[in-house]
Amino acid sequence: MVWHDGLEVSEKPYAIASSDADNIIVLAGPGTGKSFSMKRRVARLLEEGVKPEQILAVTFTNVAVDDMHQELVGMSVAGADKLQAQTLHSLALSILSRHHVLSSTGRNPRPLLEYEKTPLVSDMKAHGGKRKIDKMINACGTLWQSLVPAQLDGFCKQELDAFHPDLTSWLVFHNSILLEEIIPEARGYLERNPKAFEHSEFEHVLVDEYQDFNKSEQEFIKFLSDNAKVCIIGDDDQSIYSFKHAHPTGLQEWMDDNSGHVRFGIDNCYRCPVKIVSLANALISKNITRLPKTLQPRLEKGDGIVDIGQYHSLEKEVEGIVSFVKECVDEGINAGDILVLAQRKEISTPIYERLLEKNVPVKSYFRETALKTDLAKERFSLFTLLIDRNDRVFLRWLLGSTSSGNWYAWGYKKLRAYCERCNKSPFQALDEQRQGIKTISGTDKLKTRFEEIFTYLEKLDAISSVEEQLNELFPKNEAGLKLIRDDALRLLEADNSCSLQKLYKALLAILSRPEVDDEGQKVRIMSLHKSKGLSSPITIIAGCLEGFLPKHPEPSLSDNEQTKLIEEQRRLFYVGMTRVKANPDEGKKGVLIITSSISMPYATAKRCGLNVRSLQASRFLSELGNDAPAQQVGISVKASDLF
DNA sequence: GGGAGAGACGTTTTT
DNA sequence: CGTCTCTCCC
Repeated sequence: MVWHDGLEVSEKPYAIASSDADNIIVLAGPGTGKSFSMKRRVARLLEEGVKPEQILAVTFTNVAVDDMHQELVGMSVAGADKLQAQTLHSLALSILSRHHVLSSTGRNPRPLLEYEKTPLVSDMKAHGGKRKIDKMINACGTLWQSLVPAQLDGFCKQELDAFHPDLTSWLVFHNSILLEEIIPEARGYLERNPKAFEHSEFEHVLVDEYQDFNKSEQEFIKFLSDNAKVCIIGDDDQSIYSFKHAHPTGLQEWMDDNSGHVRFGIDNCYRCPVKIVSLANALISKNITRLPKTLQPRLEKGDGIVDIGQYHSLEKEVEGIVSFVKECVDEGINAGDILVLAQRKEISTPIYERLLEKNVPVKSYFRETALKTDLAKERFSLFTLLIDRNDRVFLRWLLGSTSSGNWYAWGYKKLRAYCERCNKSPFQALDEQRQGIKTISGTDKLKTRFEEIFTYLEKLDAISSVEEQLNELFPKNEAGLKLIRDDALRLLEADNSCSLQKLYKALLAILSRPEVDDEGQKVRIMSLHKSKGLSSPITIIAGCLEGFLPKHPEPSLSDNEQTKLIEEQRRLFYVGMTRVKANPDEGKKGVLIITSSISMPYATAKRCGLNVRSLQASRFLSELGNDAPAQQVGISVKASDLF
C-alpha cells in the first residue's frame, strides 16, 4: 500500500502528509483526522527511504502508540516495525538507561510503583505527617513537570528545599526513580549536555496530542528536535490533563518560537453526525481561553440522534441505561458499537454489574489493579526478591509491611545509616546480621522480619518448576491473589518453557501497564478521559450531574482557578460527546444519549461530596445551543429507531 | 511498637 | 457514610 492511498490531493490530510516544511503544526478538532494524517506522514517518510531509527513519532498514551503501529504494519510499510513510535516516557526511560547518561545522572531509571511509596513516606516522616509528605512529593512533581519555580501547593520554597534532597537521597539509595521524574531527568540531561548526540538523533520528530504534554515534556521534545523536521499535532479544546500539569498553551508558544512554521487546520469533522457537531460547537464556544476554530459538519454524515433524559433516581437511571443497552443488543446491534461513559465508579459499577447479570457482553475499563491487596503486594515483592535480591525498594517494603503502620521507620533509618557508612546493600547487611557476622543496633524488628523473608526465599528457591513456584507464591484459594495469579498463569500458558526471570519481567510489564485491549465485541464502559481517541456509533454519557461534570469545586481555589477548572470539565464533556461516529452507509446514524438523575442514596452522595437535597443536571446541558433537544423523562429513543 | 478513639476527607487520569 | 490518618496512652 502507498502512503497516499485514498487521500484526495486537494484535501488537508494529503497536504499534511506530503509537506516538506521544516516545522509544521496541525491544529484541528476531534474527528478531523489529525492522527490519521500523522500516520500517513510517517508512512510517506518510510516509503521515501528515511531510516525508521531516525523518525521519532511520539504520542501521549500507550493505546495511541499501539494504534499507530497497527496502522503502519497494516499498510505493510517497510520499516514500520523498527519505527521509534513510542510514548515520550518510554523514550525517556530508554535514554536514561544508556550507559553514558546513567553515569552522568547517577539515577537508576527503575520507576517506583505506587504501593512502594508507602514506606518512602514513612521514612520521610521527619518532615511531617503522611498527608503532608504526600503533598510535598506532589509539589515536587509539580515543580519538575511544570518548571515553574514559584511557591507551590501551599508550601514555601524553604520547606520544599529542605525536603527535596531527602527525597532524592532516599530514591538514590534505593536505586529508583519516581515516575514523575523520568522525563524531567532526561530533559535535564539534555539541557546540561548540549553536545549530547541525543540532540540530533532524529531527522523527523512527529508529536501527536501536544496539548497533553506538560512544560517539561515539551522542552524535552524541543531538545530532541535540534536536527529534525518537526510536525506538531494538537487541539487545545481537548486538553483534559491538568492534573499532570498539561500545558496546552505550549501550542501557541511553539508557534511563537518557530516563526517560519507552516500551520494547517482541518475544519471538517469526518466522524460525528451534523447535529452533534452543532452541539459540540455551541458547548466549546463557552470557553474563553481557546484558539479560535469551528468544526464543520459533513452533510453526508446525516443528522444523527441526540437524546437527553433525566431519571428520578440513580437506581432508575442505571436501570434505564441497562435496559436500553440490552434492547439494542437484542435488536442485533453489535455490543462493541456501544460506549458508556461515566465520570465516577458509583455510576459505572452498577451499570457494569447489571449488564453482566443480563448476559450482555461488557467490559469495564475502570482501573482494578492486581496489586490491590496486601497479600498480593507481599507476594509480588517476594517474587521480585527471588529474581533480584538487590532490589532495595521491594526489600524496604517487605521489611515494614508487617508493622502496624510505622514501617519500622526508626529501625530502618539505623540500617540505612549503617549501609551508607559501610557501603553495603540492605540485603547484604541484614544477611550478615542473620549469619551472626555483624550486629546492627536498633534493628531487632527488622532482624526478625528479615529472617522470615529469607526463609521464605530459600523455600521458593528450592522449588524446581516454575509452575510450582507460582503456585506457592500465588495459591489458588487466596481471594486476594486471584488477579495476579490469573495474570501469571496466563503468561506461563503462553510460553510454557518460560524462565522465571522472563515471566517476572512480563508480569511486571502487565502490572504497571494493564488493559490489554480485546476484540471489541463488548459494550465498553469507561471514563471520559479514557475515551479520548476512541469513537463509537452509540455513545451514552451517564451521570451528567452538577458536581460530577463539572466536578464539585474545591473551596480553596481562587476564582481564576475555578474558571480554569470549569473550562477543563467542559472540554471533558466536549471530548465525550464527540466520540459519536456516524456511518450512514452501514446504517449507523450516530447516537448520543445523555442521562442524569435527581436523587441517590445518602451515603453515595456523601461519598461523592454531593448534597443529596439539591441534585441537578449538569450546567453543560444548557450550553448545547438551539439544536439541542429538550430534556425528557428517561431515554425516549428506541433501539428500533436506530437503524 | 501497638491499639483505641478522634478527626479528616473523599474523583477522574497519564507515564 | 466509610476509610484512612493522627494522636495519645500503654
